[in-house]
Amino acid sequence: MKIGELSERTGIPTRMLRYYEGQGLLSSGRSANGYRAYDESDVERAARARGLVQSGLTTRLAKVVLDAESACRTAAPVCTRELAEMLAAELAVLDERLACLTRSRDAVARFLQLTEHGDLVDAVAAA
Amino acid sequence: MKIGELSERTGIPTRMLRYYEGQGLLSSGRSANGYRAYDESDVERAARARGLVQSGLTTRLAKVVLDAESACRTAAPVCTRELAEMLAAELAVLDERLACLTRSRDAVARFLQLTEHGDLVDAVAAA
DNA sequence: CTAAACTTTGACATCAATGTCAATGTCAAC
DNA sequence: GTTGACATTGACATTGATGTCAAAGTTTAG
Repeated sequence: MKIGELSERTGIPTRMLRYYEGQGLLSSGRSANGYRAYDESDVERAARARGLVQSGLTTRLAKVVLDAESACRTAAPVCTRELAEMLAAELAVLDERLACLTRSRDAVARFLQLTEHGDLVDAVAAA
Repeated sequence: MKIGELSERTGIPTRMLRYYEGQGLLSSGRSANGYRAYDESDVERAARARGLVQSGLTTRLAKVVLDAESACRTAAPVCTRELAEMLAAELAVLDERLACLTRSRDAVARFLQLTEHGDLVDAVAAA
């Protein structure tokens, strides 16, 4: 698929898809005419890249995480101690973020319940 | 306490503490000399503000969330339907972020296990 | 064949978060 | 009371993520 379709399916502006590619988060084949060519799996990867960046990771760190994710699906992934330490540091960052967001999420939900707007919480949960 | 001490205790640069205050995320009393005066509870609030901003919320949204958190501790918090809907939207965003980060967190941890660096995962978990 | 819609690259603009610096005032220690 | 550490405000710079626009080639619909 071409970049426009990927953009539509992921909701990510083409500008960002190209930018992420420049940052090494995404890659793409090229058709004979020079157009970027994506396949189904790129939809997933692009969406995850976007999610990580929107969650406050820099593109550089998002790349490291995404690469680990894909390597995960490889048989017998290889990883130097140095990279492993870098990832462990990332892991700590992610855990911190998760703790912070979880806490806020729960507080917001609790607040809505307290103020008799619990129906909205249910609506979000249902989505 | 003065801003320098708050900065040391939270690890947040004084520049940012002032900036967050300007954005309404934090507030401070003032001593007779004009210096900002903080109390213990500000340490917590500042740290949470920082966490939210680093988790990708804009200062404006972080303020909304933090305000809901504090209101939560109030007896009989009040909330218009409009604010509630705004918070519900925020809740959805937080849930998305959480899902994304959780997935990456697990993938990174799994990758470290797969590559025989599970000890690093344990080290992070212990911290 | 032509016009509209898409793609490419690259330049330039914007916005939020953050760093850095300067001029000035305050405070604590010697 | 002078000096050094810390505070205040305000200006300016930087960086990363985005938006926007332009010039040029490509594709597709009519």
